[in-house]
Amino acid sequence: MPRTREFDRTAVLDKAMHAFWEGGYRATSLDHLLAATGLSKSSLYDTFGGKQALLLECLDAYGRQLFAGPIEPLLRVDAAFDDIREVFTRILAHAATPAGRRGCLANTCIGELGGRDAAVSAATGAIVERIESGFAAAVATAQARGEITNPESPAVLARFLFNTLSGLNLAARAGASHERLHDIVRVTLDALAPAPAVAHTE
Amino acid sequence: MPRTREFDRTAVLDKAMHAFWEGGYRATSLDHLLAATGLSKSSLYDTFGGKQALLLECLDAYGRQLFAGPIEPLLRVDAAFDDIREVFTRILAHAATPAGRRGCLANTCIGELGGRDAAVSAATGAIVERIESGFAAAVATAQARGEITNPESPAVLARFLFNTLSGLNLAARAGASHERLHDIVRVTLDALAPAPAVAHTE
DNA sequence: TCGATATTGGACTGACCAGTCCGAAATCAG
DNA sequence: CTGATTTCGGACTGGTCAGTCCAATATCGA
Repeated sequence: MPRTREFDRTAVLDKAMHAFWEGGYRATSLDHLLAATGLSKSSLYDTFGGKQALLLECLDAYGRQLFAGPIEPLLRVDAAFDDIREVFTRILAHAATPAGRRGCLANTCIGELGGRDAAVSAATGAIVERIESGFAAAVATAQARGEITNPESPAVLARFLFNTLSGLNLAARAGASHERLHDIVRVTLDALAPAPAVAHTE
Repeated sequence: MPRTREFDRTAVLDKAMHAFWEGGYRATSLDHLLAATGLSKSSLYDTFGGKQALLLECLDAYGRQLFAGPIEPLLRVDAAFDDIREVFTRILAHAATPAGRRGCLANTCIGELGGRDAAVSAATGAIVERIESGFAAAVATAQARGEITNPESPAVLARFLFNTLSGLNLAARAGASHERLHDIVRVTLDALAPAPAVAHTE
């Protein structure tokens, strides 16, 4: 009976996500979102409720995209050091694309709305939590295998790894060179399994 | 002859800086700035030129404040490992204050305007550059003294240290616990001079 | 005291903002 | 073909935005 909807909800969500990703929350006006999605104002409001509600759905979609893309290696059973390394490799590869300059949507939202918007904080916090627990599991496995010799607990090293990731995303948004990003990743991964510094003397 | 100005320019700048620091650029409206500084609109425009120009002066003042406060240890002659550690100690101490939740003004500006505003990028880039070259000098000294055994170049380790700092500031803005921030710093500093992992066997 | 000069308060502008609303158009069961 | 039902286009609202402008005010050398 009803008129059929003229757009694909998930495709629209994806376009809106990229718009927020590029410009952040405030700087991405409804008019921008309408232009990016092709929706009319009433369709957008009927479908998503409003700008903030749309952002929340975009953050959710962003999280799902992360775990289907760069963070996917952490989901493998028995993920270990190679998978941690693979995550950073993928992050670096993405940062090298034109779109890589946008950094991380969640980070941008934290920086812009950090703590002021409870719903957004919850959404970004959920993403952070999932990534970090993935790191922690992989670290634990890698430690058990002796791939990671750093004796700090998996949770602590996961915080450290996630912190490096945050910094990388901000640096990418600032337009950092690939060399710079690579340097940071190299030192970070080295910190997990430092080469036995002084092997035989002293 | 002229009427005397009724406010202290540097005091006003300081208040404006804290307003931007708290809310970022866009979310801090001129009305907020007027309320924070006590100026009238015409005084603000006569004195600073406009909102963006005011932000640029605030970033400059922010940089000066950094080098008089938390980053000061890096300016000492022969700054070395202890001074690097002291910088992080000061950052952690500041993050523990109520105002610490604001993170870093420069980082927030990068996240919000990253790359889109050339003047702001130049201002934040100058701050980054100064901090990083301070780190690099201290790293070089510490390596020469044997305090830092990590063989990466001072420039590379400085990038790594600055990246940790960026992440910390974002985490602070997200409301991270002190324990979390301490963990990250501990692992970071350990990466510079890792304990000789396996001293005698294998 | 007085006038040249600069500061100040606040009204004003035009643009943009998120969000509401309703008539018109499209759909499809009957 | 018809009418109930939903989507869609776009006008509209009230509010806020950065920035302009000018008259009123305060200052201080002369």
